[in-house]
Amino acid sequence: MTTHTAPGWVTALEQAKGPLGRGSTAERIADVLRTQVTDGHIAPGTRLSEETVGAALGVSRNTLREAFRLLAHERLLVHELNRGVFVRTPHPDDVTELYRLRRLIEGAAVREVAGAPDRAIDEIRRSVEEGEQAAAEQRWPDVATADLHFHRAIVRLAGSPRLEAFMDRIHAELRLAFHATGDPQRFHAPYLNRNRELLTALQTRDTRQAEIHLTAYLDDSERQLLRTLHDTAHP
Amino acid sequence: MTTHTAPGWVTALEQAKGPLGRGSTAERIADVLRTQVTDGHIAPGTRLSEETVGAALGVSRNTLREAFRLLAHERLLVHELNRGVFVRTPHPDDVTELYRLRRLIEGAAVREVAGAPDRAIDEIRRSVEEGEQAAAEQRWPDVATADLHFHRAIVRLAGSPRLEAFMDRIHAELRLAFHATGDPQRFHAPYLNRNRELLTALQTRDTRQAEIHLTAYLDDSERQLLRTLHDTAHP
DNA sequence: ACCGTATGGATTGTTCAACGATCCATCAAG
DNA sequence: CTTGATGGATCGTTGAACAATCCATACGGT
Repeated sequence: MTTHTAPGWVTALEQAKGPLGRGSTAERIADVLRTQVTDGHIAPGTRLSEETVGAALGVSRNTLREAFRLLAHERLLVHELNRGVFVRTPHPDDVTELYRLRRLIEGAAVREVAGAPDRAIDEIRRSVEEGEQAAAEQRWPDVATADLHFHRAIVRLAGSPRLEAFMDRIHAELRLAFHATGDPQRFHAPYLNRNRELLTALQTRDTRQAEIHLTAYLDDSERQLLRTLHDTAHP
Repeated sequence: MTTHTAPGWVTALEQAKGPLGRGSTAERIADVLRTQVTDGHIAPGTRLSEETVGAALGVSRNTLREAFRLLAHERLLVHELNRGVFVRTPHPDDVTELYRLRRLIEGAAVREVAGAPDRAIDEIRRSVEEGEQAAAEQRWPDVATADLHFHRAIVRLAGSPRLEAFMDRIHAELRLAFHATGDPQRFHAPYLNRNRELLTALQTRDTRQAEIHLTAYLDDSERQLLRTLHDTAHP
């Protein structure tokens, strides 16, 4: 008879099949729209006509509406009854709340570094090097995404996939605010040194020092974003 | 000429109209299904046929699918491609993560009590009294919802509507796990005293003591839930 | 000019019917 | 016992249709 408990390679397959099982059409459409919005190719405030977008992407209205629901639930789009969906225009109050959330959650995640596996720290280190490399070659968009990866890896210290997904949405919403300013790409460059310092603090498990660097980063970033947002609003 | 900056009563109207502006049919259907699921009237694992449910609620399949997307995104339902939607069956690993999240976030929220307005503390007090009253009258379901309100009010200390919405979903998912056990209602009754103690700690702004009571509550609750869940799985 | 109303076009909200794709249970063959 | 084929049920997606709603415009009274 065969073994009754599943052999190791079976569970390995189960984990690998995740990305394989492609989503439905609505989810793939949602993926397309999400990257278009978070990359700033569709400006905040833009109205997404069901007919126009549906024709452009080659899907029916019903399917497109499912995708819209997805993205509206992620707060990237706002759904106004009988008026349609629009790319969200972030309000300064939203920015304030987003940073309050980051302070709360990324701060709590940093405090969990004691029980985190080395693999998690390595991931943070890799994102820092990724950013430094991109900056050395003046690839500013890549610097921005590396910064995203950096904070994503920090959240991962908490060890909760649900929290990761939640913070992914928070970070995506924040990118919307960046794009509402003029030049979103150079935004992240000044913080490369701070990320490196935060990394070394984490590597030595110096929770106190790590929290100091983190809140300093978040405070400065919030101040700069709010100021730029205010300037572009009153030109 | 009229004032160019909006008078106070205008913004008051804007806030009040929230509940008035009824949602779409899909959202109302989602509300119905959500309460049915979180109240345990539809058991975990149940398959929700588009045709059957659509006929029962009097909406078309397309509209129903929009509601399903909503609830699947809230993790109350699981959407399997070409198989349909099912009421989520919580796994013990999920329970572990849910409690890890509660420790992390409710703990961080408690730490914010210093900067919280008195109104926030009052809301917590009210939920405690609500639970004590319900328990005195043996209304156990109301005890459970009061406990929910209690923790909801704690999360509100953090001052982030997005975090509140997130934790609402976490708590809803947890109710699913409660319903997977036999008697979900008496679950919350033993913790009334602890809630009262946690409240007094918060009222005196004793952060340290509040955290102790909170983690004690969460640890015990998690242990009890996991044990009961394990027992019912192997009867 | 100012205000309320009516009118019409455009877009969304919702339903319905249809067809292909996929899953699942069943059964037959090896 | 495994493999492969068959058929039914359900989902995935589309296209069309109609009602409901919003918006801009024009009209008429003051």
